[in-house]
Amino acid sequence: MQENREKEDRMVYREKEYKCGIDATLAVVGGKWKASILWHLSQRTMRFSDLQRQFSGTTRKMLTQQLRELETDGLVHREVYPQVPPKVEYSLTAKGTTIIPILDQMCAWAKEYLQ
Amino acid sequence: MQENREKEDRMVYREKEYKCGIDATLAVVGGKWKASILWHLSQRTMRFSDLQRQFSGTTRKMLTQQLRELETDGLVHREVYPQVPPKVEYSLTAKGTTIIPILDQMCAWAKEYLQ
DNA sequence: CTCTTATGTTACAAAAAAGGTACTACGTAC
DNA sequence: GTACGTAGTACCTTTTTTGTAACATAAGAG
Repeated sequence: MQENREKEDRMVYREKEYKCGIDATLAVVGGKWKASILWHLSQRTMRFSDLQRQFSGTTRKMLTQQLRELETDGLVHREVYPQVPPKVEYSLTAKGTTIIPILDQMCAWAKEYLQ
Repeated sequence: MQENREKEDRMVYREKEYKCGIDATLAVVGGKWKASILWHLSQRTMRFSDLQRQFSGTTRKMLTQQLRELETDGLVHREVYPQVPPKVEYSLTAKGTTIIPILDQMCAWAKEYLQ
């Protein structure tokens, strides 16, 4: 634990500089729907319409946008099936699965400490 | 791990509803400077001017704002010394220290997976 | 032809977050 | 009585994020 904090340990990711990796991680999962999307995809591959159903409070546009960013960051895989009407499936990449334990911890922390 | 995900497990915190605790946690530490502030305070108590020095890229106003929110959420303690010129010290509360391991993990994750 | 369906995109509007600058308070030292 | 120093607050602007509504596509069914 202590070894993470010896120095400032700033980092750069996608052209932006972050003070310590925490901010970089938050940049990746901090979008309004990203954490939930990752969490749902950790349970099963879903197609776009499945996600729309899960996130009935949002719009196609937001979902697409968040998914594209997650894809860009390499956490989510997007598989397009060449059919009409379209079929697109989203799933976690190996890298995407590595962040799930952290999300689980955040979930547990909220349950224990936020009321 | 699996037990966190049996149901939707939405939660309410400070009048807002979150899909699963992850979003609630992000609401608490997701501000632009909050994670860094917590991380610095986990190392030592600091007075306002110390924080200003650490976060030279921001303004008094932003710092105050973020600190107040952290205080409201019970993660940070604000101790005012009745002297002139003023002296105010910030430190983590017990609750505040409980989130540090998660921040450390985020830091480690970024180092390992983001480049 | 026209309608349906799934997965988008685009242009625009609204809301939220962050930033900038100036002003305050008040004991102390000069 | 004027300037100093810390820790703010008030007001306003800019930037970023989120939301809304309309349009796009193209195979297959009728």
